[in-house]
Amino acid sequence: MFVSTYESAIDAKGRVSIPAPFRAALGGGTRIFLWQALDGSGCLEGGGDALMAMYRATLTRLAPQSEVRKALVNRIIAGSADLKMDETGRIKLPENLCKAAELTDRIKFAGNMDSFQIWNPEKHAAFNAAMEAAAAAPETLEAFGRAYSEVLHQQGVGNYMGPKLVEGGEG
Amino acid sequence: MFVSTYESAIDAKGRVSIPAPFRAALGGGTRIFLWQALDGSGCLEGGGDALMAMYRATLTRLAPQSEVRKALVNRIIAGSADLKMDETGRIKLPENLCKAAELTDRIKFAGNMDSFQIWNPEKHAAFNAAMEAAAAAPETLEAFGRAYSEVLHQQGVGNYMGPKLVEGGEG
DNA sequence: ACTCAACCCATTGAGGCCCATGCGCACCCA
DNA sequence: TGGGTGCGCATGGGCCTCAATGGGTTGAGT
Repeated sequence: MFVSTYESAIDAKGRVSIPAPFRAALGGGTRIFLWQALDGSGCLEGGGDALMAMYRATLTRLAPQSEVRKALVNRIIAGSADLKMDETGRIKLPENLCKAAELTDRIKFAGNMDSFQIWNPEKHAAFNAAMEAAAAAPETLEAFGRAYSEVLHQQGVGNYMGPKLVEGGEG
Repeated sequence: MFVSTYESAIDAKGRVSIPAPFRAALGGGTRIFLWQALDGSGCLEGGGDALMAMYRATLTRLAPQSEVRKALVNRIIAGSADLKMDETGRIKLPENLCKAAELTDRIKFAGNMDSFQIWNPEKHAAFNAAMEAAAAAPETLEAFGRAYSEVLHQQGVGNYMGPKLVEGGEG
């Protein structure tokens, strides 16, 4: 799972080092997919083979000629850059994606569970501020608490024995 | 799987280089099929032996004398150009398909999972813009999220263990 | 004989691969 | 607990390979 946030620099050749913990989350794979976040937040989203395979399975579940599927395939499949890490864990960011996400010299890698995000640092700070406020809202806290309880019950019906789920495959 | 988008040029002899990652997705085969997209989007659609075999199997499942089957056979089977890549990975685009898709000097190859598309660059830009708007719509994002959850549950019922699927065959 | 197309060779430019370096963090030992 | 040392990670740079494109030649068909 992709957890935590790291900062990295774009070098003169347009390369960035993937943070080592994220490389570990990729499970040794060297293929990286990058695309623009669907929600218009202006960041990039990325993942490895496993995530793309999941997305393929997901997209295949949608009605073949539906607008929804065509839009998602366009954004995620056609819109992805298909990159390969070098020996030192770096990728070359494509021009168009850098421009779209306003990435210049320094960037932020933010964990997003199955995927990670790449942010312009200023936009990321603004996003953080907004999310901090949203997270503190009572309905957010309540929704979280309720969902957590459901997971607990699903695991050991009523008998809470501490967290049990473990990290499985890779990302 | 055909992922990402690449630009290529038509040379004086009417040839275009298939992007190297797409050649890899073809699994070493040198036979390429090209036809006009069924949905009227004005692009061409293409694939290799494996895709055509899939289509053959698909069409065979349809009632033999049905209008549906006849229409699809006409468009996909009769309507396809059967091309062969040269040693450097180029194909010669047939006149009629170039005219139908308004392909002149530069073209776009867009990944479409099991197949790829060939676009006039301007039309592709317009299509992208429309798809970007459609993808950002709340109902699209929700449909995607729901389908993704289903895939997750299908894998490890409720117990999230991280992405697990792996890339299978070719396109 | 002429035309068209397929096959082959050449060039160049970008991208991938590899080596080198320096810094910071963590661990170890005193 | 503090200082020293070593390894891992981030970064810079050079080289070499491969992909994209242009052009030429040969063979077959008309």
